[in-house]
Amino acid sequence: MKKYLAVLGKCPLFYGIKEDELLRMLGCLGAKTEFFDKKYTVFAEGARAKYIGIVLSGSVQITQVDFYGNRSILSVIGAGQVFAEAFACAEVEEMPVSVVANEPSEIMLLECAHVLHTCGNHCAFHRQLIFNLMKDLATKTITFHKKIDITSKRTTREKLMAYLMHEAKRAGSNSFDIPFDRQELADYLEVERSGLSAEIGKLQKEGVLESRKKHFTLL
Amino acid sequence: MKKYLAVLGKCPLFYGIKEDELLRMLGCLGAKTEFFDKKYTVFAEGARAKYIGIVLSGSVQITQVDFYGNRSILSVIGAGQVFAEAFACAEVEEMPVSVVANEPSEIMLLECAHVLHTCGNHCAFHRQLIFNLMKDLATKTITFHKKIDITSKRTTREKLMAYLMHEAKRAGSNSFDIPFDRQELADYLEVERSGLSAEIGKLQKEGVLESRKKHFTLL
DNA sequence: CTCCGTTTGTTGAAAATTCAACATATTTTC
DNA sequence: GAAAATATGTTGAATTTTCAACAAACGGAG
Repeated sequence: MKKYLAVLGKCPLFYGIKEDELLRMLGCLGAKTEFFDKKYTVFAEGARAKYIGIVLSGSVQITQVDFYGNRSILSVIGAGQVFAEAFACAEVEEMPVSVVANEPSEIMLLECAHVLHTCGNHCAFHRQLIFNLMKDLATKTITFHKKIDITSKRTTREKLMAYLMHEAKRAGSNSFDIPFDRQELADYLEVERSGLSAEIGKLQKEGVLESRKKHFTLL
Repeated sequence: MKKYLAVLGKCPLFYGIKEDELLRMLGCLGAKTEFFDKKYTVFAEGARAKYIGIVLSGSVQITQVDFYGNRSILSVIGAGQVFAEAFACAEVEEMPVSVVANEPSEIMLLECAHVLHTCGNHCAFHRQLIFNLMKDLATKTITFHKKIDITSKRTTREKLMAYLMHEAKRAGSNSFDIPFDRQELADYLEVERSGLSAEIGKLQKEGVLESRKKHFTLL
């Protein structure tokens, strides 16, 4: 587990926990790691939510596919970030989403039951862990507010611009990369890919933005 | 504070905390209560997130209004439920939403800083409080998943049906009341009120459902 | 009971999205 | 480096939503 310390140190779940304690905790938490190639499923919709996931390298997408095959991307989780924690903590029977590797990714899984209920050892740190988990969940909720803020707009153009503004703000620059290709961006914004492409074209002609693949610049 | 014990006992935030302890805690948490008439603002968008709110009676709506005046309703919070906890826990500078009383409502406000950081007394219960808050946040995240599941549908009809299915499931019956009037339902589903009315009319003609005001029956 | 304000339903025209199909880039693979 | 596979852009027709305006139904207040 030692080789993962650099990433885990940046994981908000382990904030304030020293490396040697962290290593011992991972044992108690039933930590195991798995490798997933691009497009492979980490958790399938409908599965029991038993594990809290941490991305050690690569990234995963949280997706939902409806009855007619429309995919909706809820979020992208990068290295050092946590996923599926809400379902695990809320102890839901069936996950309403799938988690799919976005690229070759190493994933750490923690036994949720071990995270929620202290095992008798290391209790001081366990307390910190719970506190961190709470903060993480609060942050996640805000991520969803952001997504709803974007997708509640009524037109493709407004959704796109709202999204790009958020990304520019996050990047701290009007020039930035997004983690989506066109189809994925459409699935995140909940619009048609073709309409999205057309809108990006128009906005470029109008001089509002420039884009080449995943790189965007707001003008 | 005694008169609120019945509601607070049902509040997930205080699960597992005895009444006498609860009363003492409320002091430490800086609890105060306020009354809001229908349509009055509890928290305004842009305000600093200092308080965790609890609905003692009545209900509140979490809403967002965009640049062009389109209102989006994120959720409705009823008696015994908690709101604004995510912003308080994540310590955001500006609330991205407003909280508005849906009917005459009594609201309890807790100082967030007192909830997050133990004050020296009652630590055993404070720990339980943090744990409860974590569970609550996990549940909230799932509520947002539900909303995204609904609003990611592409047509008014699909959004409406997805919403009604969820409500029927929650009610455990195909006949149930919803907490929205037509305009509010439209703002929750992120669609036009007139289009929504038309769609409800069509679905009734088709024999898919019956509705009178806030009461719906799926056939 | 009647008046008045609010909510809900209805309509038609304008605007936007979806859908399917294809052209063109771009990337991957061998 | 060529072929195959994937991603992106483009188009027009059909569908759907939005918008504005008005009619009808409903609910209180007096």
